[in-house]
Amino acid sequence: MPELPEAENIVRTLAPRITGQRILRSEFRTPRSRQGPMPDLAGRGVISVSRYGKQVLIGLDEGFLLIELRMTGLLLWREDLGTHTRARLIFGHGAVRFDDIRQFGSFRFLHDPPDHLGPDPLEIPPGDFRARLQVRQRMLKPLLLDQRFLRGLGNIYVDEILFRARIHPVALASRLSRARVERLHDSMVMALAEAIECGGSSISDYVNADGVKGRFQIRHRVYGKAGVPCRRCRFPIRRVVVGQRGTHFCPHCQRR
DNA sequence: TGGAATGTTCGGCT
DNA sequence: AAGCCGAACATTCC
Repeated sequence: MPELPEAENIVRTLAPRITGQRILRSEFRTPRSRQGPMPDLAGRGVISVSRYGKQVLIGLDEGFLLIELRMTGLLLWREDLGTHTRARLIFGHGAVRFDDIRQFGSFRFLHDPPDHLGPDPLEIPPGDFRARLQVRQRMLKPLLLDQRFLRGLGNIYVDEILFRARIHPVALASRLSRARVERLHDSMVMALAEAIECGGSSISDYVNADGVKGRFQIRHRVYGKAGVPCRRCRFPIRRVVVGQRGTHFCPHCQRR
């Protein structure tokens, strides 16, 4: 489920619960919930909780836990177990529960902070963004979804950002005008900031660590809105497939 | 019943 | 090399 705004809200709700606390015990209830070697976490202290792209990074007094939520992963602060609880971190005053219906997500232990993905969309300066776009002979949509290009964007927000920037999803990255790149950067920062403030998008069952849903879905302009009149020009929103992902856009406002 | 779903990776092809 | 495509992962929902 989670993309950058959802991961950010999970981090913001989880951080005050566990920062400075000590893990008493961990449970990995399915083999898939852990990837690679996982040392004993019992007794390790939590130094920090942050976001790495759309992933959640827990800094320990020794090493890091990088949690990939993928399609259906959630982190919840609650002590009981659910049908799809795949792992738990148990503290003296409560527990972090990793629920993941499809089991695509996992925990990984790292000795050093991650650095394998591209820049954060909220931090990249417009000039750097333009320089990175200019050298890529790729369609914008798959490029923006590529976590090595930018870390944090997913299918919902790429569609919403391209609509706000009025740029076609299959536009070639290297051929965007300076004005369009600026519009794209502005739209990206503004849409993500607004989505974070709204608590993210809950389209099926996303909730933050306190179990609270997001409200940005009511501000979606194109995602999941095939056939609905564009709010800018009233032309029906179209759904196509680009790079194997459902892609929503306004054919009138977003010209090639 | 088949298809699609907020994601990523891998192998093969051009 | 870079980019594209299909398949795979597992489950639920319509």
